[in-house]
Amino acid sequence: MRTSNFLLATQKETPADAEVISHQLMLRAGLIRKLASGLYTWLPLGLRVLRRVETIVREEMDRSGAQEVSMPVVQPAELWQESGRWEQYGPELLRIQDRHQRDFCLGPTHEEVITDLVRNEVKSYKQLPINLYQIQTKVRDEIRPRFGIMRSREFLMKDAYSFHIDQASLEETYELMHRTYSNIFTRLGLEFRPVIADTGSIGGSGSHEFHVLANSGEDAIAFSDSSDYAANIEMAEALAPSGERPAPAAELAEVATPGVKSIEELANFLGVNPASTVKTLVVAADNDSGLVALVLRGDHQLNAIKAEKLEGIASPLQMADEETVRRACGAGFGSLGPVGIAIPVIVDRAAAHLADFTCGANREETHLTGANWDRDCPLPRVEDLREVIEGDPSPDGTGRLQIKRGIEVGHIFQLGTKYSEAMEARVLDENGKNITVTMGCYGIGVSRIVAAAIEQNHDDRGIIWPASMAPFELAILPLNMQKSEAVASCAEDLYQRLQEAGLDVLMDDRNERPGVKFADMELIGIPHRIVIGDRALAEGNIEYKGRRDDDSRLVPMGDIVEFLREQLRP
RNA sequence: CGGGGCGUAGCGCAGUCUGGUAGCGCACCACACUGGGGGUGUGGUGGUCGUAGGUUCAAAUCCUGCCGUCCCGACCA
Repeated sequence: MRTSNFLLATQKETPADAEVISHQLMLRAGLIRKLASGLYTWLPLGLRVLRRVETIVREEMDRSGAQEVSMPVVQPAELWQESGRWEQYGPELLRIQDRHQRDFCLGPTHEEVITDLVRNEVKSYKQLPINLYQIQTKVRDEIRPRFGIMRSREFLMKDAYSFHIDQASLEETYELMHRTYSNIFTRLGLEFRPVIADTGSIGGSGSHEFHVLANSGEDAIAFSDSSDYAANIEMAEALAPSGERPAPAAELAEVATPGVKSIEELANFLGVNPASTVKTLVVAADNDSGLVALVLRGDHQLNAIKAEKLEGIASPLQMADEETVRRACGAGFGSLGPVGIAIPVIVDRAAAHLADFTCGANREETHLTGANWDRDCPLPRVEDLREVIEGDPSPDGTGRLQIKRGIEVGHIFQLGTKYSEAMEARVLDENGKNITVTMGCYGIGVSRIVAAAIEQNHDDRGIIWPASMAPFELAILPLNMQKSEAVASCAEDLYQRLQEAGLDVLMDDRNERPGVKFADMELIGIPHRIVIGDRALAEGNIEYKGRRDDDSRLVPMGDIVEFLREQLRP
């Protein structure tokens, strides 16, 4: 391809409404253009990248034995009513009517359609397991689209659905997909982690998210510094401290703490470490009117997801309001504590391990010091309530936890029978008995990968594409070719020969000054470039530079094709 | 849905307070110079100032409604 024939839509200035670096660079490099909020046109350069990602995903899915299908974006309401999601899904489901006023939606996902297909086509256990996938545009009417292509209303997704006669078969395919995803992200050249995820409202027994590590990621993930363990931070278990709880050493004492509300104020006021205090939060119980007190170490944060999963606690988690608390406990938010409290208490593992701690006295503006479990109040029910923090021991027993941010680019689920049950997808087993099929689903955000790759691979000059997804492998920059016959003929000759050698080449034959060409090719992130200029050419040399290299090097004209072949296809 | 910001040329912005002929930089076109890191000069193209209404002799500017868009939050996956 020649730049003179290519829509190279680069921009010098950063668009004002782009917040994250990938969004800025995608606009500046001319990969995408916004049509409306959350809706983007892919320009030729961007589409090349998208297609390369898609190709790798397709190849690896095919290799796993999955079969590609293509389902409609427009889906009839009846299917969604059958699964119950027409009501459940909410306004994110973009609904439309056709000319006969029949209800349809634009598919945010395709469980209903695929389940309908399989219940009609698959009748026998002999046809299972089967794994069907597509790479297709999804529509979600996001409340707030943001970060460009990262969270848009229309996006390209690979979604696969597997069907099984039993759980064992599902788990087999689930493991296969786990490996396939790892292969895909490895081939794409991205730094990623499979993390244990919350199964959320979908339920089911197993779920992993695949995250590309990047500072701008929307999710926090915790992983061990010396094993494979990684989990969404909501899911990471906080282990109980090891060893015995220290014996009480201090006397229980009451202190007046006027105006002290937060743990920070308490620690300053009494000159104690927040880690030797406890905080007490009050939430709604799972019966109508009850309350439950949750006790955590002062320096720890409550993990709402863990809490609401516990028996006895309302889900979703509901914090009690201060008036209710005051009536039930005798004091407001800043002065609560486990000693003598009138409502059921659940204590976090770490807080349960404290001795001589400081806590609220359940009397306004009063705290207790030197409090101890079993002596001053019974040790209540102990559970894992807190958010893990960096340095905590890894739940798998190996190493310590680090916390980084990640961008979710893949998600695999063991769905179970949620959809097959509702939509009556059954097959006959070997005994001629009807069995409801068990399902798995496996998604990859293809367009989001493009943004995630940029978040992870860029510098102040622009994008640095991993070789696997670059729009072109090599840029040829002939300098002053409109004036120099030697440069022009050498460039044309090399352009021919490199194409014949099977390389995907972009030749910048525009009548632009060198600085413009350098800047553009760096901005759009072509991994390799050669410069053809009178200076080096006089010595019979071509200049080569990798996008990440600091300096260029000279390669004799006669060796250049072979040299490039080695550089690009090691 | 709540709070906040912004809508003036393709992009980035000034002008709005204090009403009086629509402006700058980049980009684009032409020509000349220049030719190894977004170069220089000259001349040009391009805007019903988001939209509807109101006030006024006169509105980008003042008033009201609406729309769009971005950020924060809530919500959701």
